[in-house]
Amino acid sequence: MATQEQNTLLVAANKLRSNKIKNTPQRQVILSYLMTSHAHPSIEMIFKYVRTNGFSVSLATVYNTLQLFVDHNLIIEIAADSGGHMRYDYFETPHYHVICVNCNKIVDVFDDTYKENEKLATKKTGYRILNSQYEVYGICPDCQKKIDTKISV
Amino acid sequence: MATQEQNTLLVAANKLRSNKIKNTPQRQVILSYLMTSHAHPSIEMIFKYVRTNGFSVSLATVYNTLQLFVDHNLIIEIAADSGGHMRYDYFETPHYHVICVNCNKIVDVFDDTYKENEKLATKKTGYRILNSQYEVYGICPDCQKKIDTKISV
DNA sequence: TTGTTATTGAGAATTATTATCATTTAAATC
DNA sequence: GATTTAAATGATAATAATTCTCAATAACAA
Ligand SMILES: [Mn+2]
Ligand SMILES: [Mn+2]
Ligand SMILES: [Zn+2]
Ligand SMILES: [Zn+2]
Repeated sequence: MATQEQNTLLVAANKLRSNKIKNTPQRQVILSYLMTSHAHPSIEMIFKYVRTNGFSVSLATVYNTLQLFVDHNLIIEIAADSGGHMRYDYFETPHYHVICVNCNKIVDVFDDTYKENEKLATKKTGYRILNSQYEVYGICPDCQKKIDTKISV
Repeated sequence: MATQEQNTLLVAANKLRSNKIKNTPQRQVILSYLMTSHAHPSIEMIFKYVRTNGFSVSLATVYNTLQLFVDHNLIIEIAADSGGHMRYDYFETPHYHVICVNCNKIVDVFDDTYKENEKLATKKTGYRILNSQYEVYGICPDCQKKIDTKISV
């Protein structure tokens, strides 16, 4: 009987096959991690995840693999981290991101009305539109509590 | 009689004053450049602009100044450049950006309906919303011609 | 299997960004 | 206008992020 981990690796392997990307253990585990994680991880988080899960990987391979997935429109890059790090997200179902400017926590909102703007973008600019991304910045509930406490003291 | 350049420097100086930011020649010229340019320049472009216009400036000051302006919500950062460079934009009137994935050209669309999504974001996430950014990716008309020509040859 | 070609990975090289701190400057006060 | 003081500048050092190199390895088509 297959474990959950083995199962997500198989799902990832199939996704790679259907995108005509050569299967490697590194690619499978990185893709399966992005498919199941809600953390919107950074390069460093992905690198650590792969190694702590018993796979060998180099930082160069993480960079190469993520670029490959971006080029295939499997994942998106989010410039969310005030530390200047990119964050990565499996992007099958259109959604947008709400990002805490204090702690960098990213949450999803599964609503695709923002995509409506692509029509006007085409008309106004003549660009051939490929995709679009929407990011909302604010303070998450946890950080609101911390900040409000700090102010009232 | 004031030249156009002197005039935009004065406008920038007033903007700094009204934001209680200490006036320096470097800050004035960087802000006036961002206010009048439609290029959405990178750090390097800003650095060169300031120097070629007869002002002394260091790269450190460009970085510091842009961070200061971002913190004061005078400008926004756009992670647009496939070369990994940030681009900067004076952001008084809400608008969004259409970015060519081939040549990195950025054009404005002055329509703020994308901001409507902020309401749902608050309701769904509990975040206290500060601002939001929308980016559309595609191929600009010039690059469409080049690419289509290449294919047909 | 075997052969071909693409991928991996360790470390070097490069590039981007931030930190340091002596010098200079803005602007508030006299 | 001169004095004062805190803040800004800038040359360069330090750090961190990303890309490059290329020999060894692995995928997979035939
Ligand atoms: Mn997401
Ligand atoms: Mn703009
Ligand atoms: Zn937070
Ligand atoms: Zn273009």
